[in-house]
Amino acid sequence: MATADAEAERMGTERTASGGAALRTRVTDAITEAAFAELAETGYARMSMEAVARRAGVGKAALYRRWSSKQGMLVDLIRQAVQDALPQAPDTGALHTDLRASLANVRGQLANPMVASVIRSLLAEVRQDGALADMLLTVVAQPRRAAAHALVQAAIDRGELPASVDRELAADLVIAPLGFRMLIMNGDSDDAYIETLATAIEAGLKAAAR
Amino acid sequence: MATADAEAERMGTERTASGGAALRTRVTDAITEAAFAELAETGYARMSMEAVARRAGVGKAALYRRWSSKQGMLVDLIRQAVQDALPQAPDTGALHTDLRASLANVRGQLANPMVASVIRSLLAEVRQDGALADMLLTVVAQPRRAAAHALVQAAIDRGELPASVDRELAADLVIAPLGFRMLIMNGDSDDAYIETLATAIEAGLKAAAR
Amino acid sequence: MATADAEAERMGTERTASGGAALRTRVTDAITEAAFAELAETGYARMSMEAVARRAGVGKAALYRRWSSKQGMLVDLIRQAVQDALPQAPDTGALHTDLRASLANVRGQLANPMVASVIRSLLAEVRQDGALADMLLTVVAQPRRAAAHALVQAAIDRGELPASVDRELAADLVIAPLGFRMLIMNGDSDDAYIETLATAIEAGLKAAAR
Amino acid sequence: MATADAEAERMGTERTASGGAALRTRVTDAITEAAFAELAETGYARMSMEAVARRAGVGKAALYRRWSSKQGMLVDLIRQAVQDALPQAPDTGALHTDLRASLANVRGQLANPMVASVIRSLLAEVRQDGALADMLLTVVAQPRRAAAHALVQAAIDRGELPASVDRELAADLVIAPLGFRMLIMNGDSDDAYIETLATAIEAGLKAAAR
DNA sequence: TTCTAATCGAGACGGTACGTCCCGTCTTGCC
DNA sequence: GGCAAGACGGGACGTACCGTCTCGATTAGAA
Repeated sequence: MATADAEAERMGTERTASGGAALRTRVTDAITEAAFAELAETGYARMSMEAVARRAGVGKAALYRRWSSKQGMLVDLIRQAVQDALPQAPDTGALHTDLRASLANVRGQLANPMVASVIRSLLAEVRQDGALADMLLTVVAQPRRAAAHALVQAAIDRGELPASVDRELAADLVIAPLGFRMLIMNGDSDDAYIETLATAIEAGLKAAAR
Repeated sequence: MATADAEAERMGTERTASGGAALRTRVTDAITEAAFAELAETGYARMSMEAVARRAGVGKAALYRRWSSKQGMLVDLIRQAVQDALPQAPDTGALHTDLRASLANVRGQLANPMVASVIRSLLAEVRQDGALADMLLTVVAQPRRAAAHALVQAAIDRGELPASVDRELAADLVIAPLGFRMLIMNGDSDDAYIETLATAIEAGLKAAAR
Repeated sequence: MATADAEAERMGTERTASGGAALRTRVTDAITEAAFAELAETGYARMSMEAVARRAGVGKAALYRRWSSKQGMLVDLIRQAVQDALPQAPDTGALHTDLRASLANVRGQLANPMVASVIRSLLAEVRQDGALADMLLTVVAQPRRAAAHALVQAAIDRGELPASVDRELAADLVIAPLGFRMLIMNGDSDDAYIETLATAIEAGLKAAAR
Repeated sequence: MATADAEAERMGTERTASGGAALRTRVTDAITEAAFAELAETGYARMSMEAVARRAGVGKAALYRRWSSKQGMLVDLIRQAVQDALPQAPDTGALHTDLRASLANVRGQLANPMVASVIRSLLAEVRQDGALADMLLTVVAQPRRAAAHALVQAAIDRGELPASVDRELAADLVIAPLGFRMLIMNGDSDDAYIETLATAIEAGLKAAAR
């Protein structure tokens, strides 16, 4: 929808319609910034489109011209936020350090309070909205699972893991304990926890592969 | 709040106020049933107190006489729902089978769609409401962590795990991968997954304890 | 719709539903007063429901609980205003003085700036809304035409006018020149004008009857 | 404002600016036509500038380049409409037939539904806008009153009316009953009504002059 | 003919008001 | 006092227009 086209953005607009008017990047930026700020202050449920518009110095219609609903806007914003921080598959040369790097990467992204807030909020909507669920899976979860898969593959190639290892399990173990702890338990996860977790995951993967 | 006093309940009322009338159990039950039904149909965010009252054939005031807010009601309801299904520490005589039983227990509770819906919904509010966070931790998370701790202690007593094992890690590993998968990824978790997970956790705990 | 039932009004409410809640007279009164005030200040087209609600210290919903739209509200209010000032057929014993009294009565009602404002405003809507047109004719115009008819009949009974006189013409002549002058030309109409008009109408009726 | 300059119109443009472009007659015509059509369909209050622009296949700016507001446009359009049908003072040689001709002329103009619609709509605005009121009086009412005055003067010159006759009364009687009937009562006015009215006015003027 | 400036269609912009929905509270009359 | 019904003040929703502004693409008068 409002995923800015890079070419257009250089021209200060986002869409090019022959003879028509284009959404203005400055306005989109102001809205985006205001939305993230409101989100950080009040959370998804309490956030109002009117407050975002007011904060951005923008009419409500400018929001609805870009997104068809409050939820649509948040979905798009979180998509941008997580895409801007795409996880790179770490390649440190050893499974253990790869795991540690991956866990640190997940932690780093979830430590952003706005990302955490929006993800938590969207979880509540997933059941009601298949499109939202798909987006979350595709844009948020898949790249992270892919990174986990790559990490496992590299370990197999190095001979650290047998080829029979369960790749899905690997993805779950890299994301879930940390995610659960940070998003749900509101718990902290220091370097020691990550180190312990990396050790456990490594052993778990090897054991489950047999 | 409205946590029904057992004594009063046997008398058909819930609270006893000197000289006044008591909240009627029939009304409370009708509300509870209606609330769970609405919850299952529309989810937390879209659920309205007015719809609950209408469905229960009850005035809105009857709801607010029992709970001080929509969120308060849901918190209380989910508390009841999870307390009705308190996890017993499994004692099968072996760590692996204990883990398998615990994972199955977690799966069983999260398989209830209303429980899943409310939990997901409440996650969104956790950041804004410390009391809610506390309740969720105390009533929902702690008993489950306690069960995981007991399971680990039994394994230590049997000599299956060294005494140095990380109990917190154990709790995380029992709850998180399954919870993440079911609540967030909307994924399924069949017996094979649980078996694999149990194997991985067992190995992970042993490795991390060293 | 909100035409207050006298019985209920004495009880402070307007509608009585078994077991239900009734619209409160105090609120209705506050809205009515605020609406007339806004009307007088800004006119129909520029008047906003939000301003009325604000001025009345009332939620917008309170307005829409009583009337289904801005226009519906105004129609109802003007109906009340003109019904509260129903014209009595004058009976002074002579056609000329009856005419003079009738003209003065019309002038008195149109001199109310809120009545004048609302009538002018509603005229603009008449074409688009048959129900509104009907209401205006039935509630506003008919009683006034009936008064004119009675006046003519009395004159016939007294022998001042022949039985063949055109009653419709009489009604037009009593209402139209004054109404046009006051509503449309924004002109004033002093006693001398009324006297002249009464003389002209009397002669006109006699001439047209022949 | 945008009252087309006849000279420029012959050249296909309306205004001449040094070095620049002029408002194009084709565009103005398309707007005018679309505006009257929208007016006829939806009335003044419900008519939107956006709908006019869309219907005319024109940008909104083209409208606002010509008129400064919706009301300004309508005022201008109705001015054109009534000026295109300027009343000529009838001169049939007798007061009665002059009156009959004048009444028929008024009827003819008010029978145009767009004219009737716009006049009704503008009445609602008169109180709020002095300039509009002035325009309506000057452009719409004055020529008609002037025609009535001329008619009366001719009758005086012929000796049909005494010099003391009230000219204002004459104008009121020629315009008001018909206008009221047609604009406000939505009533019809056939030839018989006009004949009766002419008779009554003639007698009324003579009586009131004494 | 070439330059150049205002007009053009399209529609985004900041606003205001619409009529709707729901929150949590209050009011009424019955039990 | 609880209860059913639902009105209350409040606030956000998403929509429709207002009158203005911004594009790039004509278009026509002046050079």
